Amino acid sequence: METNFYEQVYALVRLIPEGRVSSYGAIARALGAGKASRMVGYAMRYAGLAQAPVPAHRVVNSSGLLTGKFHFSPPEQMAELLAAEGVVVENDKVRHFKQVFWDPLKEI
DNA sequence: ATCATGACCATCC
DNA sequence: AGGATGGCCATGA
Repeated sequence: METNFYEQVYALVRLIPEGRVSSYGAIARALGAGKASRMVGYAMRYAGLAQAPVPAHRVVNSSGLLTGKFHFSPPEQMAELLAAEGVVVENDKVRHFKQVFWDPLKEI
């Protein structure tokens, strides 16, 4: 079962529109735990176990790097999914990161 | 309560 | 550019 913290993370991640991405740190801050960015990634690991679908591929690190791509199967799926949504990924990182970046604090 | 873990972040070298 | 270090915090054993 998911804890409240994870629920918040999942809920926020699901709010990320297509063609947009967000960062662990931004999500953490949006939840009020700005320094718990690691927990966001931790939660993402459980995302696959979540009942509702979680677009974890839309979550990257502060540099737009696909840090968690190795958790997908296969790893390249992350970039593929992003590319399918119009997000340009090059060398495991998001191009025009600032443009496609979706800030929960700003949107919510 | 303590220890170890981690899909991070910032900084230093 | 790339590796190492410390910090921060939730989760589970």
